[in-house]
Formats: sequence, C-alpha cells, structure tokens
Amino acid sequence: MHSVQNLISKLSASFDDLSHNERRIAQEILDDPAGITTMTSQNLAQQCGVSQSSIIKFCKKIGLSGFPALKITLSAEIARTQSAEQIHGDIFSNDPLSAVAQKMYNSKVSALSETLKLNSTDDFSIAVEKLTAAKRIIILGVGGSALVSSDFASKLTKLGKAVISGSDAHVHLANLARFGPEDLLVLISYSGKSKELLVAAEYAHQHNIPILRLTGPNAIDNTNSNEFTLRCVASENLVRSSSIATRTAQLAITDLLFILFAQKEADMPAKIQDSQNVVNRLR
Amino acid sequence: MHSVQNLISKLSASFDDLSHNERRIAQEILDDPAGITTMTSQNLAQQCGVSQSSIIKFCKKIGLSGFPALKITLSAEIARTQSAEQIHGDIFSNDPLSAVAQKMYNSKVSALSETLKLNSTDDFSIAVEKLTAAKRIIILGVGGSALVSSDFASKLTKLGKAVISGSDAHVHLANLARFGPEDLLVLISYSGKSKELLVAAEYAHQHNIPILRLTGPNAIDNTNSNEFTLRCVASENLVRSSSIATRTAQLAITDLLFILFAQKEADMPAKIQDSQNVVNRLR
DNA sequence: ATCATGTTGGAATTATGTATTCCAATGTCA
DNA sequence: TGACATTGGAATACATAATTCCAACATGAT
Repeated sequence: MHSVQNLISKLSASFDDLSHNERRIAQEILDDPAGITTMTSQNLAQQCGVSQSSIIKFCKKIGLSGFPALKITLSAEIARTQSAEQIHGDIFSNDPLSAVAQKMYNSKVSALSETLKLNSTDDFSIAVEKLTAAKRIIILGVGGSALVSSDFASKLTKLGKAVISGSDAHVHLANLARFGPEDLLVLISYSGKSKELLVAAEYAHQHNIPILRLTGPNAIDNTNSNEFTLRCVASENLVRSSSIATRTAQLAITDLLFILFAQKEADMPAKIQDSQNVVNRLR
Repeated sequence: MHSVQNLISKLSASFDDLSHNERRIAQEILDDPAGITTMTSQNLAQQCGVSQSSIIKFCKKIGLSGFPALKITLSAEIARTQSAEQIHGDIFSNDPLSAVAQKMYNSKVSALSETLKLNSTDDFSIAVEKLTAAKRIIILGVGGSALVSSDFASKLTKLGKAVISGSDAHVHLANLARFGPEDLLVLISYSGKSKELLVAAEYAHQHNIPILRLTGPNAIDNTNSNEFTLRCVASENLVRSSSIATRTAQLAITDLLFILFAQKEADMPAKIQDSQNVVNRLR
C-alpha cells in the first residue's frame, strides 16, 4: 500500500522537474483533479493543448499503469481528503438543532466504542459458545430492555434456534420450569435490579440452568460458575432516563453476538436469506 | 439534501429487488469492491459467470454512466470508508473476532453519520412539528421495523402523547378508521414496499390523514403534500438481511425526533422521570 | 392450456477510448 | 557541424466499453 501516497502533492512537488508539456498536464490535473475523473485522455489532451499520446506517456512517467489508473487514483484521493475534512468538521452545521444531533451522535458512538472495549474478545467467544451449546433459550428483558430482548430473540430464531421471548414475565417463569442444564437463560437489564429477573435468576440457580447476563457496568459481579456476564456502558446525558444510549450499547452486544453466532456455521447467511424470501412474498 | 448516497449501501439495500444475474454482480462488487477497480468489464463478467453486456446494463441500471464510472465511484467510496475507519481504528486489537467487532462498529457509525447527514435540520424540524401538532398518533412498522416502531411509541407515550403501536396491522387499520386530519400516521419501513403500509397510506390519503414516513434511500419520493419523509441509509454488509445497520439508522432518526420533541417542552424531562419513578416501584 | 406481452440476458457488432510505434523536430555537447 | 539524446505528435494497433438485436423465459390475461 506504499505505492502512491499522495499523487497530488507528489505532482506539485516535482512540478519543476517536468518538461514544458508535462507541466501543462500536471497543472491541469492540479487545477481540477475531480474534473479529470470524468474525462477521456483525448479530452484532457485537447484541454492541455497536447497530443493524446503525451497524456499516456505522462501517466506512465508518474508511475501509473495508464490513464484509467490516473482517474481512479485521483478519485480515491479526492474522497480521502474530503472525508477527512468531514469527519473533523461538518457532519453537522451549527444551528441549535444540529448541536442536539451532534450530541446524540457522540453519545451513541461512545456507547458503542466503550461497550465494545469493556468486554474482551474471549468474553464474546464464551458467550457465543453458550448460545451455540444451548438446546433452548429464554431471553428475558423488561422495560427498555424488552425491545432489545425481542430483537435478539427474533434474530436467533431466524437462524433456527429455539428461542422464547416475550413481554410477560410470568409466562417466562412458567417456561423456565421446563428448562434444564442443557438450556440457557439470557437476562438483559441495565441496572440488574429488576424483580422479574432476580426471581428468574434465583430459579435458574436452583435448577442448574446456565445464565448469560447482559448488564450495566455497576451491577454486582456474580461469582456463580454457571453464570456469565457481558457488560455495557452508557451515559444518558441527553434526556435523562430515556435509555437511548443504554439501548444502543445493549444492541451493540446482541448484534455482535448474533453476527458471531451466524458466522460460526457456513450456511447461516442462506438461512437468513430463506427467511427473507418468505417475507418478500408478502409484498 | 437527498443526493445520491453511498453506492455500496445502495446495493445492499436494493439487493432483494435485483434479478438473479444482477445479484451475482452485486454480490461480487460487495465482496471485493477494491478488486473491481482493477478489472475490466470482461473480467468481472467472467468472474460472475455472466456476459460482458450484462455488466454494462447493470451499471446503467444503478444510475451510473458506464463501467469506468463504476470503478471510479467504488474507488472513491473505498477511500472514504478506509479513511473513516483509520480514524476510529485503534479501539480494537487484531484477532479475527475483533475484526468482526470492528466491522460492526464501522457499519453502525457510518449508518449513524450517513443518516444524520442525509436529512437536513429543516427536515427534522418539520417532522417534530408534525409530531407536536398531532392529536393522536399511529405508528406502523412491520418486520424489523416493528421493534423500532414500538420503541418510538413507548418513548412518545412516556411524554404523554396518545400513541397506538403494535404488531397487528389489521388492528391498526381498524384504528385508522377513526383518525382524521388532526391526527398523524407514522410509517416505518426501509424498502417502502410492505403491503400493510401501502394499504394504510392509501387509506390515509383518502381521508386526509397526515403521514410521516421513515424510509430507506431508495423508496420513491412521495409528492403528496400531506406526506413528509425522513430517510435513512444503511449498508448491510456483515450478515445480509440481518437489518442491523438498518435498525441502527432508523433508531438514530426516531431517537433524535424524540429528543427534539422532549426538548420542546420544558417539563418533559420531569414527565419521563415520573414515568420512571412509577416503574421503579416494581423493583 | 395458449397466446400476447414484457423482461432478462447473451452473441455479435460497433463505437470509443487507450496504448504503441515510429518518426520528425528540437535541443545539447564535443 | 555532426552524433546523440529528448520530446512530442500522427498514425496505428489494440483493448475496452457500449449497443443492437434476438432468443429464452416469465407473466398475466383469455
């Protein structure tokens, strides 16, 4: 990847070493690099007042394979500079509404990166292992976490996993009664304090049902060997208690688990496509 | 502000609408966009097992002038994403699992930023205006969008808005029958093609019920004055049809709308806190 | 089933664009 | 001034892209 670092700066640097006609070509490129990408070698030749073959010779001289290569290189270079500018500057303009958008963006991005950093790769491996091993899965999440839990459940179902999820905790507890050590209970909660989840965990412990937890950073660590925890971070500083960042962080984990799980078996993408095709018939 | 977006996300978005051969081409492009930039149309044709002319037709179909244009566009796009990835690059180590995490992170971050860029601040203002003005709101989203829709609904409900949302489209249509011009129908869908939503929109048009749409970049623009559209971008390149990026983009919009809506009235945060306090009693 | 109609995709052709060759003009130095 | 190198263009050869036209297939109505 060390070939041509920056064609444009290279051109302007070596400008003085070029012959008369080559300068004209170089000048034309420097003047409007973006324009070149839509030209033919003939167009450019005409614009520079040189012959078409001179254009080709010029391309070779600066180390490119030919004229199309010049166009492609320039296009990439323009995109790189532009995007660098954007990322540091103007995704957003500077009216008040845009400031809010900016804050939300930052809050989500940091929830994502912080959460992914917080759990090691091994943690994720172990969690995926547990999902794979489980014969049946109950996913339990209340409040804001209910949506994350049903999203996760529907994704796993698409992959052919036997998953139970829903909003009624009582139903879940009833289902749990038929579960055993070969199954898995997934508990999603930021605070780790919801009553339903505590009851379910208690029951699971008594009956040796493995637990995969998804909690916030402050929930107490559980030393029980039959339990495994992934953690997420989220600072809710835009609208208190809105759970926007929390949900972003939780989805980062469940989505990653889903992707890793899907990639473990080669035919998984096909299964999703099948499921998608069935849905498409409804259109 | 609705300028043509990312080619790669556009391809993965419209993937399901393509014919068999077109999919093979699209797949080849998505698999190795960088590779395309050094190929001829013949090479690519051979690699896809289709004719050279099909490649050209494909390029035209996706709105490009021809094959060289495809190469140039891809090259620019790769450069853009690469430079974006470099900036966020150091979060992760470099084992394969971490590479997956990195990709997911990049995909989510770009879904966020692209989506926020795609809609102007005015667009968001208008949308919030419509939410504020509405006496009652029905939020309709099927499939993957159902979760976004119920999330949005529950948030707005917390703020005291009269919102109806749920998974049963028939129930929604029945409810819609009692709606009028002072109410609002929110339709969430990436493809814009779901049958239930089309029926609901049709009915709303006939009865002058305002519509707020949340669609993907390819859905057809609706000129009906009683309708307003926000768009989201998402390239689903990790696990096809998994809707991970799509949902990230949709939530970016609904979350932002929620925040803006909440900030319009000073006592809104208090209302959320109230609602939270009630929930806390369950613990 | 059958026919009309539309859509998709490929073979062959044409058009366009790129690269090479070869030669003339110009410049450089003994 | 003459040998030699360098530059650049005209003509040409080559490669690639785009179009046309037709066959196969799908779709939908009768």
